Amino acid sequence: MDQAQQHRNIGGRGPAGDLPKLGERQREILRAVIREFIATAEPVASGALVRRYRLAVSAATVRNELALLEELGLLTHPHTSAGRVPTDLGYRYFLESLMPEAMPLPDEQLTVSHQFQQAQRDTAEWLRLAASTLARLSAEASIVTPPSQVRGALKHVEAVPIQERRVLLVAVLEGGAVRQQLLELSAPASVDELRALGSRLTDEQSGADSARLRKAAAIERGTAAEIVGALAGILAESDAARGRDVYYDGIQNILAQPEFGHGDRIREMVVLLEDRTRLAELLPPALRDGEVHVAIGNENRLETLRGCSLVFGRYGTPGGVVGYVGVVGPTRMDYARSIGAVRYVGRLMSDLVRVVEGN
Amino acid sequence: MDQAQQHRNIGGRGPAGDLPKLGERQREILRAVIREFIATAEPVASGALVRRYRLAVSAATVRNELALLEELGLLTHPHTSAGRVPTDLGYRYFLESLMPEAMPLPDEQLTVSHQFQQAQRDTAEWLRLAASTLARLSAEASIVTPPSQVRGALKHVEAVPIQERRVLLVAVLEGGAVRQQLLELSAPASVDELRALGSRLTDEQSGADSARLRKAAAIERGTAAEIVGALAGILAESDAARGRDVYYDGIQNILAQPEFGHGDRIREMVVLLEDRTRLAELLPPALRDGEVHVAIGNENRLETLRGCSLVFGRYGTPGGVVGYVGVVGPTRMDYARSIGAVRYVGRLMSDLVRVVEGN
DNA sequence: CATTAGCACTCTCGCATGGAGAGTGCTAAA
DNA sequence: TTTAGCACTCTCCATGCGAGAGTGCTAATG
Repeated sequence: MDQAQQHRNIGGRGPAGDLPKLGERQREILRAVIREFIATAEPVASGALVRRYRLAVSAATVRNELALLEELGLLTHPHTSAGRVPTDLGYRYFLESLMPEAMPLPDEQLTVSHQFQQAQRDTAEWLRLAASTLARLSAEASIVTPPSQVRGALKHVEAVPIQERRVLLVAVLEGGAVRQQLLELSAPASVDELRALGSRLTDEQSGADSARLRKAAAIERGTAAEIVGALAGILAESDAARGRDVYYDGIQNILAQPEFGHGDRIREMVVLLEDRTRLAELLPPALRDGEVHVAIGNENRLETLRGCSLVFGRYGTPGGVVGYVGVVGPTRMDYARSIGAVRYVGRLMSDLVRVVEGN
Repeated sequence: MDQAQQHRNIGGRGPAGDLPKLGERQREILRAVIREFIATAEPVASGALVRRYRLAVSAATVRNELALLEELGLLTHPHTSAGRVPTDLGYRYFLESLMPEAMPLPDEQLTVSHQFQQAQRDTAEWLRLAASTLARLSAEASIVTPPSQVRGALKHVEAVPIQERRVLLVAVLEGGAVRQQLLELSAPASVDELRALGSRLTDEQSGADSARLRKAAAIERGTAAEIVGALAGILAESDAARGRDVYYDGIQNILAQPEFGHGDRIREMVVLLEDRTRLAELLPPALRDGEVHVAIGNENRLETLRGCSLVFGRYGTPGGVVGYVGVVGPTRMDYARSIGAVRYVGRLMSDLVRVVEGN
């Protein structure tokens, strides 16, 4: 992927135009500082830069440049006699114009796609797998939301008898999601009756949404009315559940980072991840499929996320289902790796839902 | 629940017979020490005990008794001039003969059972709810495993057409679990054909296990053979999945505890919880339904769990499905509360699976 | 004029020091 | 058997100090 394309694909609050203009050597030094800081989590000293990055100038010159980069707001100092640390703006600059994107390695990709092929049995299983894969590839904490229809529609109905008056209602939705609900009928129903009813409803109500089912329930009589009513409930619930249902994995990855060395910080983060409704709020507002959005440090509104960055992508099919995959980590994360991982897993998820949708 | 019953229901490594005999005052003091330590996490001083528990003796007398309890192995000292801390044995004694069991409060129970009634739509949803409820009730981290048939058997089959040669196979298992798998057929199949096939297989193979389906697949021809083969795979996979599939919640609860103040300790714990296969190993070996097992501190073999206790219960139906619910926390946990919560949620889960099984 | 060597200055970190406070263990008296 | 009294021990915290790392500035250099 060339740099121009990369620009279009990485969204952010500050447009690239706001970024200061830098000379080649300044760019080189900034890149080195950020690389080094990402690797070590320690403020970067001028001497270390010259030594480790084989710069052709002396430490004093580097110090002058560092002071300049600091004046531009790209770096800071924790205190007078400490090395430099990137600011949010520094990371942004890095992201926009210094960073090579890194897709997962080919053999890594092979393993992953193999795993995904194995696991085609269940949406929930996909999501868990996607979360754990993304966590491993990015080495950060991952977040994955289920694919959800913009407006859920019914595809197939089945009523499985459990007991005389108790049936397990299984509804397959447009997009391949399977919902089940236990239903207590007011009158007994035979196996054949239920089977016939399933067939008829599948034929008649295929493509129906919650509202249409609600209407149909008013017209139907007896057992059929109860079942259609329950279906309407399932679809409504399914619409409502969007956003509450979030999968995460890899908390351990970010807990290993020194910025979470302090207990309180860790706890805040875990609380955030375990609170699924708050988690859903983090999702980026408007995002096209395949685009990757990065929110660095204070670009996130949430107080808990100071010092953290989010990398998010959207997956789905045009006009069909939509879901999100993303990672959370310290601002000092390996953006190249994270963005590559998010893009890759997002693509896998898009492929999966496309297959289920039958396009 | 009276004390005798309680004894029978709380399993543990060390049988009650091994516990030392104590006088009434010693029991009172031991109970006070443990209560206090559970509440404060600080070593308990003789003076504080007299003051806060209105003991009728002086601090010096309490000190003598404390020294005795220490000799019996029920308490320790972090260092010469510190207060007393319970040992694993001390907690065990407390559990066996000093502790009143605490079920969740009635209005708490009402809220919970209401939530469970609402959520009857999906096994995965139950499990998440059970985990989150248990975490809240116990104020510890919770672990819940899905109900799994000792040997999975088919109950109902459905083939939902997605595309010309692509079908979504939905299998309802004995016990109410729903499994789905996407299947690519080698030849196109019509909607009616698939529907008829689903009906026939439901009739013929109801109650079949993975092995019987494997045999049937060899006899069937064409599309039917492919579908039956896939079903056999689903059941085999479903058997294999037992133990890998674990839900947890409430990590934040135990992270708030001072024993996890240090970053490393937290990380170890999160790693353990996120690693589902290792988590499954914690399950107690043999346990009857309704019985609650407590493993205190070093009674757990796992190194990560030094300083932690597990409270586990088993739920299910006699001869039917089996699952586990449990909590993990520091040895200094509120055992009364945890045991009550585990027992209560276990009972709820048993009720749920009983309903789905249709007993 | 950009670059660099040299050097003073600043700030952190680790370590030792030294009470203050809390709590025990022991002894002797009630 | 219980208790008051007291010496002793250990932690905890604040303080101070020296070493080390790294910067910022100045003046010299190509």
